[in-house]
Amino acid sequence: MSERTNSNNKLRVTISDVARTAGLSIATVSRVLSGYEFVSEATRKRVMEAVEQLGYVANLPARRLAGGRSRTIGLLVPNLDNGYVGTITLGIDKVLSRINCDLVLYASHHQPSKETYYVHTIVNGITEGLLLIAPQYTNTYLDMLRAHDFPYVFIDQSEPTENSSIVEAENYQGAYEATRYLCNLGHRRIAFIMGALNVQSARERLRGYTAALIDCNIPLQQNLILEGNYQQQGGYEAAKHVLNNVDPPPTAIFASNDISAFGAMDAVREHGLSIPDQISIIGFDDVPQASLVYPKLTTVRQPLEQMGQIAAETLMERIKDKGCPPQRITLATQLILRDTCAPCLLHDSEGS
Amino acid sequence: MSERTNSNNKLRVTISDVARTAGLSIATVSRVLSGYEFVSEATRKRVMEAVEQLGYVANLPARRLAGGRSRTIGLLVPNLDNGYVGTITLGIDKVLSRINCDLVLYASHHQPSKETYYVHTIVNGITEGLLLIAPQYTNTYLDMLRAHDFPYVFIDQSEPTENSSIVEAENYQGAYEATRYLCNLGHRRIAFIMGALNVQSARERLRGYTAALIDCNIPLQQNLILEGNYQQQGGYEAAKHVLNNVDPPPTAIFASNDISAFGAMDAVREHGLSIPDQISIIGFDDVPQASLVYPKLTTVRQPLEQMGQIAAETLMERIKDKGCPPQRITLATQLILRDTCAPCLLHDSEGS
DNA sequence: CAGTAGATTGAAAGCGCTTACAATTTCATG
DNA sequence: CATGAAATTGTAAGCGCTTTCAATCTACTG
Repeated sequence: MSERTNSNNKLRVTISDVARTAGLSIATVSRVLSGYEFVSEATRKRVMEAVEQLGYVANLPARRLAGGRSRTIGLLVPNLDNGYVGTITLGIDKVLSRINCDLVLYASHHQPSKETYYVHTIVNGITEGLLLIAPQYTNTYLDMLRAHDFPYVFIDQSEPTENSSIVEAENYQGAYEATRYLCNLGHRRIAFIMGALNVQSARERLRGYTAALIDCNIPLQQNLILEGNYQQQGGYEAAKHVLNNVDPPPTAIFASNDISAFGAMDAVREHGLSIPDQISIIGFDDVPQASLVYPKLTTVRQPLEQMGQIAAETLMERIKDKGCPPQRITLATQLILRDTCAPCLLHDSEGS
Repeated sequence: MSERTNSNNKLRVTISDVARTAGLSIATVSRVLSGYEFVSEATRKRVMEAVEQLGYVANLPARRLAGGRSRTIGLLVPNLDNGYVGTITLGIDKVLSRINCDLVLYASHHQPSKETYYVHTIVNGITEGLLLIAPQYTNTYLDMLRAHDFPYVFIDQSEPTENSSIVEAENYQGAYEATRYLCNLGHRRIAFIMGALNVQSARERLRGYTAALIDCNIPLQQNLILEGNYQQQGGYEAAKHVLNNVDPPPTAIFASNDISAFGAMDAVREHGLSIPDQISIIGFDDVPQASLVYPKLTTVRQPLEQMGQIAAETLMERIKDKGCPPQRITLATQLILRDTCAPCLLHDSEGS
């Protein structure tokens, strides 16, 4: 009973409507719209006019199904509530919107099963490629990704096989410099709040910390190396613990990321110590809040927005040329001096 | 020359692979997978086993194209870099992941053309519905949305025709209470930093402020009502301006949102005034940073996460039953007392 | 002017899925 | 045991697009 819907269904303008209006075949219209070269200028113009007139917008699922480009990429993030992901996303979004692509967001909320499941659905979705921010369980899907030849780029995570494209910052170097900075201020008892150690960056930062200490001839003190998880609560608990249980207490705390540092600042204040006079604090990342808290947080800047940008660009390249060899891009970090660090007043020659 | 790809193309497991493995028709498999009722238990089991065994994941574009559900909704946000959107998104994400839906993110970055363009593409995309956070140019696409019968829900924005589903907070009431709170602390010269006035919430908050002042018998002072834009910079400039140019200066500042309040705090500190002893500050929203800044910001809490949650649920209802009448859901705000407000020390009987 | 390479366009076959519609099976009833 | 309704499954027609292949057209060349 139902007629061919095209004729009287006003709700959806399809490519064949455009074709009819322009007096051309849908094949030609498709070619114009997907930027095929061998179309005459006159034809192109006719098509564009029809598109304009009808307000045609391509149907993405159809396009994607037919093997065309969906101009959509996926972004897998661990969470959304802190500025870290937001700032990276800003960079991604900038390039995507410049080249007219969409973003599908997947938040794993740190659940392994979700991360794995998402990646599987992503490969079967509209998405042409995938950006992963600090993924934690890559081994559960890396093979599949590669088997499908599905383009992806890691942000702030690497994996042992070194066979993926990665955008990251100089975690080791940044941590090293931060630690040395504290040493140069005279600090000898510098606590370190670790990040989530299943993340590469966290391990690198720990390495940087220990290396700097060694280079400064400061013996490593295990009870100053504290567990953390890159979360505010973890930073809070770590700082609280070290303040209550280690004697003499540290004169400085280096937190693996800003979010932990904020937690540490809370704990320090709760403990009645003033920042930076009685204890120095330094973070890592330079999320937007870092310059918003009071006192403003001294930290190691990762060029987050830039990382997002470069990752997006790298992914687009990989989408265009799946063969191009994976590359690791490491961006420089930068020590940002603000108000949470001060020279150490205690002049003690340190014992273990 | 090319064979039916199914047989030897390992890259993609399709529904027909599942059908073959299960020894059923693809129609039956489809029915099982899309939750159709009239399938025997045995069949369902056979299908699920095949799915499991093959690691099948439905191809979203195909499903969507064929008229099925894509289980994907769109989210249009003005920006990403502050906790406001992030927190709402958290709520959205919670319900979406519970019911197994995906999120496509569109950031307009406050550009009218982008907002309009996105909504148009969204309607032709994989998305089944759309959530809009504080949209600003609804008139450019509202008719189209309705003509397509495309489900959508506004978050924190209303529109004149009252014909859309909206989730919002009690902006008027919240602003009223915040202002009264300051009055009760003895403040008489309360500056107000406005939000972006093309957003409904900003107008409501202004209304609340003036109403409270009137109810407290405090004459409105135009030079204490300052332009703002919901951004930190705007708050900073507004506060700086009022501090430099209005005499006597205000003893309290009510910023239309927390982000502006942070800017105001900066300006105040730069001006050499201490918070809250010399000047009180109050914000609106209670974004995560509010309890992170120092001193912790007294503010009016919008239940952001809950708003996201409810909006997502409302949208899902509308997707299921497009006929259901639009509803406006207004959630209560709550005054959160923290550390940026104090009694007014000056005892002056106010003139204009 | 026939012949040909190259440019441009059209016809038609899917992409993987949903869903009328039709066919088959099941099973309680008469 | 025939019968019909209900339950279950299969067949096949698209959804709107890209792309291969073939057809047509154009402009030269000899």
